[in-house]
Amino acid sequence: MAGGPDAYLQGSIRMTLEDPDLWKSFHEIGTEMIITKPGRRMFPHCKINLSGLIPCAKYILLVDMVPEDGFRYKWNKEKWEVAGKAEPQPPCRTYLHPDSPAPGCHWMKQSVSFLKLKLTNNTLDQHGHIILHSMHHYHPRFHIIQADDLFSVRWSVFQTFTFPETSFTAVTAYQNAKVTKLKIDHNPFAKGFRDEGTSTKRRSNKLPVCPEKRPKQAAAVSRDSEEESPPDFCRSSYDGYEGEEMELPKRKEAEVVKEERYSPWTSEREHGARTDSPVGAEARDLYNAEQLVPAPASYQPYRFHEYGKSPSPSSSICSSNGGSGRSSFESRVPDVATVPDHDASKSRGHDMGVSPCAPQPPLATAPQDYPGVLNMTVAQAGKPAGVIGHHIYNPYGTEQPLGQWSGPGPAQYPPPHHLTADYTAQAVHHGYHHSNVAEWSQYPLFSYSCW
DNA sequence: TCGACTGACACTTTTGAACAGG
DNA sequence: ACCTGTTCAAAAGTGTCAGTCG
Repeated sequence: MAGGPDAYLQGSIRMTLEDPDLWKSFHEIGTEMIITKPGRRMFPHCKINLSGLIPCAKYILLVDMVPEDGFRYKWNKEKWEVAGKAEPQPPCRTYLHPDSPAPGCHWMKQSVSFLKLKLTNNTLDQHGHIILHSMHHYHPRFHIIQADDLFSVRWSVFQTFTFPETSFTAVTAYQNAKVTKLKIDHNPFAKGFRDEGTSTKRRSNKLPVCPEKRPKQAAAVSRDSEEESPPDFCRSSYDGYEGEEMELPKRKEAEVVKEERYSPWTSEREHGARTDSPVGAEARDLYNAEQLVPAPASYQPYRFHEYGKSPSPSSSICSSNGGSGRSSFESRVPDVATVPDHDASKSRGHDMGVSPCAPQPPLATAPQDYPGVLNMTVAQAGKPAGVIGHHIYNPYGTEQPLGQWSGPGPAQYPPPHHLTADYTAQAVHHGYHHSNVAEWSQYPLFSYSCW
């Protein structure tokens, strides 16, 4: 963050995912996220670190959910199988971080949490939760937009990041018992379902308990969160409440988790086991590359670039750190969850002292029924007349407009970018720099009409 | 018949109001 | 009149499970 203005060139923005080990452990077995009518939080929830922002420039942070492919899945014999074509895309909503807009120093001060982001399967949802289809694969996409307020977003630079390990399957009930166990082990709210927990009624048959584990139980309750349950994950997500440093157990846990290599997804893809899937061998490569926001041929001129190719200082840091970069970063960044609601800025100010760049009251001016969410569907209508729709991503093809994100199917993806094994801690990054109105108007993130 | 979905339930954490004490 | 810390209840977030629905 040091240096003069030159240090803040476009493309130097760096985003890293908090709790990459936790995400990875879920990803390895195939992350599932419960979706309910009233809305369900994600677990793990999206939490990121940002650097390379201009401290005093204001930014808006958005998250949306992108379908991984055009298929519906079913859980069959311990693995996900394609069960047909995806259902029509529900209204595409984007979650706006409640602190938005806030200066760069605010975003960089500590990790940014999307704890309160909720997923729903209710297409008529009035609360502004992100609407997903059950039994479909998705991954979250993070957008950082330099804009003084929500109304100037349209004319602003925005950059998009995705993390391969954050992909998940939306479900109404857990399918993979391993996922359930992992959630129970790591989510404080689910403590009651842990083997060592106090509940005697629950968890009777689905997840058989290791016999050798039982004798430990009496003494294990207090140690639960330190050994059995990964201190790393719970702590980093909730360390505001638990607040101890447990460096050693952290690493230990991470190593243990890594041993379980293949997820139901990756195993199929890497071993070609999914013979019933219409996603062929190319999709395996695509899977790695699909974490990118696709840059179709028509989009290439728009200064698409990745960190791996960018000579920015942050990219060199990233490459030297690789997947473990997060660990070193963690020591520098206070692991304080930023509560994404209206109290967040309050509490932060209290905790860290009031910054001269304190965040503005979130969305005070946003004419929105529910803070934090943008409905992208409406946005299409607000597109300037005569504008050539720019294609970002739409696995369903052009017949199913994905709001303003509509675009061609995977066939027009750029050549796959093979991500290395330690890709996880670093976001795949896409910078869209719209230097003038015309250029930007061809690639709107959303229009006023959606607010 | 089967799989996806729903809602009630028990359990947990979080939050904020009320209160006491300095 | 403040500030701080404690207590407590309500709210909210979990997975489970039985039942419903298509």
